[in-house]
Amino acid sequence: MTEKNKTTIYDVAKMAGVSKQTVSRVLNNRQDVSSETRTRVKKIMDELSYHPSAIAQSLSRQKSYLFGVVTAGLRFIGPSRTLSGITSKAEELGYGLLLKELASFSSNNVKPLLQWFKSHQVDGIIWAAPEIEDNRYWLKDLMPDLDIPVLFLTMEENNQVTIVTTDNLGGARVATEHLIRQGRKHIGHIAGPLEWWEARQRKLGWETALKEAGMQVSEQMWTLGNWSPKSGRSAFLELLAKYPEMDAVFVGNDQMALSVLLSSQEIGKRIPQDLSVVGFDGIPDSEFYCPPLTTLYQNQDELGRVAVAELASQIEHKINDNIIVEPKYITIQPELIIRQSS
Amino acid sequence: MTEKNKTTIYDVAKMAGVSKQTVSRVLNNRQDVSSETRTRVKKIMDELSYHPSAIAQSLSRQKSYLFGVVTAGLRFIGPSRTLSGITSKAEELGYGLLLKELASFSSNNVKPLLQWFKSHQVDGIIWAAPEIEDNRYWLKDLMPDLDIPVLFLTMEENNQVTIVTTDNLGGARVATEHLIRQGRKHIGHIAGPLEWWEARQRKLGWETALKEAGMQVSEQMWTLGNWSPKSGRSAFLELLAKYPEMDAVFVGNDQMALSVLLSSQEIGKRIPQDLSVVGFDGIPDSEFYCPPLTTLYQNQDELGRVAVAELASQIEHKINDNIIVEPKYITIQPELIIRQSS
DNA sequence: GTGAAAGCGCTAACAC
DNA sequence: GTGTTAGCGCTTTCAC
Repeated sequence: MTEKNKTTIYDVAKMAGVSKQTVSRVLNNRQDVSSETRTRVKKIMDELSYHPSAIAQSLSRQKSYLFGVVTAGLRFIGPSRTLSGITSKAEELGYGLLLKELASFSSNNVKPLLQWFKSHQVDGIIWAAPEIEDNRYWLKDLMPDLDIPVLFLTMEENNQVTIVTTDNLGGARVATEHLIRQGRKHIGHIAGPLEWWEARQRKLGWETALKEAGMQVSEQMWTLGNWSPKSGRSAFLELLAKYPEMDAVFVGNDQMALSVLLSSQEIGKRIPQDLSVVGFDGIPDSEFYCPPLTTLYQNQDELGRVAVAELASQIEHKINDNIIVEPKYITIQPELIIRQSS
Repeated sequence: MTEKNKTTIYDVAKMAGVSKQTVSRVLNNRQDVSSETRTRVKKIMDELSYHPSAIAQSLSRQKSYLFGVVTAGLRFIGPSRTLSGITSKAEELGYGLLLKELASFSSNNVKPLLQWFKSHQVDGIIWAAPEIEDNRYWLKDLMPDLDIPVLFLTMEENNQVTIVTTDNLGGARVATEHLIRQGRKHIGHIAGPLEWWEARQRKLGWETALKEAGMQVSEQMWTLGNWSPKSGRSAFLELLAKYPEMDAVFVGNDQMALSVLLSSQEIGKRIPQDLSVVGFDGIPDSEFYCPPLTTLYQNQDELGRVAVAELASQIEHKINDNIIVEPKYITIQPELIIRQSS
């Protein structure tokens, strides 16, 4: 860390009067080094403040201790929480992260991206961008050729790859059942954009709960938003117009729910007396909406952590036992947080 | 991308009947290759679906086209927006990102972190974690030894390093002046934790504006929060108790302002009639608070983009002209967004 | 226990 | 224009 020409393993070897290999052995904590040689070499390393070149090690070992991470929409709170979980767990396990953010959610050319990761020798890839439209089309085309383990977040079960996801459908059911238990008879839904798998799942969970309770589901009972607060407002007004008897609404995410609360107040609907509202996500602010929002908290940090742990474990297995782990489908249950909006 | 044993430059050379160097030349778009050789080699590359190993290139070139990024608090919206700006600009400029998130804001052992980046041959480092307490202590100790350009975000001017930051002081002044112009006479402040440089700057901006307007500033006129909505509530109640005549408040960030709005409503203070409120950050939700919040929008995405652009430019200069660029202090002005809370 | 030689996949410097 | 020879900094045989 001092000289311009950084010290290499060779410098250490020369100073210690041993060969590079011996230094390498010390570096990797091999047992076949006499303890006196080891201490001497270590001392020299300290003196020279020597640190091995990770890049040379990667090239030589054909292993980088790096994961590739693909994310999208970092400007939103969800993806960044997931990324936070990924970074913390990776740090714990001694892996570094090579990060790429997709310019748009509907990723088109994934091939160069995978190639880039591959050329950097990443040990595994975490695909943390949401499933939208057909942006998983490449899975069956490109995956077979790619000899790097890939783990996906937030997508439909698929027997080819390991997936870690929040149980969106289950969560939506819990939300809707909660409203039903409260005695609500006309429960509407504001969905996220249905190109998103998550939005479809949440809508499906709402439908399922209603049907199981013997209640009708019809087109007039739901509308479409695009996750944003602004869209929540118009979606809500539209929904209210076509479903005036609505006395409760399950909203696809907290941000849209926020403007449902606001809009209700404007038009004189009291919450929760006239209208019960439940959101999804459990973003921190939701506790401070007026009124505080009942919502399904999804632990995205944990999502990221589980993903990294699982990927690391698969890689260890592959190296140590040469076992290729079967694809898994791991779901994380969101948690209903009941507040004053319901 | 097909065979298990990936194809190397050597395979291409053999098939094309040329030497590795020629292939390398084609790879790097050198001019000293006959166009027929070039096309032939390119064709072979395609057929073999050959892609160079970035890691081998890095080792050989002593340049990785990678930036190290240090962030903290990704679970908050601010840092992740900045990161988003960083990723998008890096992508544009052809740089990859090696990401590390500090476990806590008050980073302690930065030395191993810098060492890790260095061992991965990053071309530059962007330090995007906020300045808190003395967590810049290492700057003068470690920087001289580190022969990698480092660019800092969000910190006090310093003639040793390049810094890109939002003008927190200026923004706070603008906010306060806005309240003064509205005829408010008793303008309080809820500060963020003063270990944070940003919090201190915002408080200073508030003080400066008041003094310039010939108004008094005293201890009873401000309190402390910790950025969170929860803390905003108690800080607000405390402040109101010791400064009952307060008719306006500049709040250190939007999240705390959110619960100021809520708490005011609870105690029957009308906004903006009885109390004007201005926040800082301009998070998307602030438009949908009740009432919508006047705030200073800081473009954190742009912050990240500027940082990457500047760092890349410094590196280019260093390589091409061997000029070491003078440290710069680049500030980005936040923008006052006037809404109904003031 | 330790060292010599070869190799990871590529580029730089120099020859022809 | 193109090939040869040395590396980049480390690990992995395989001797001794």
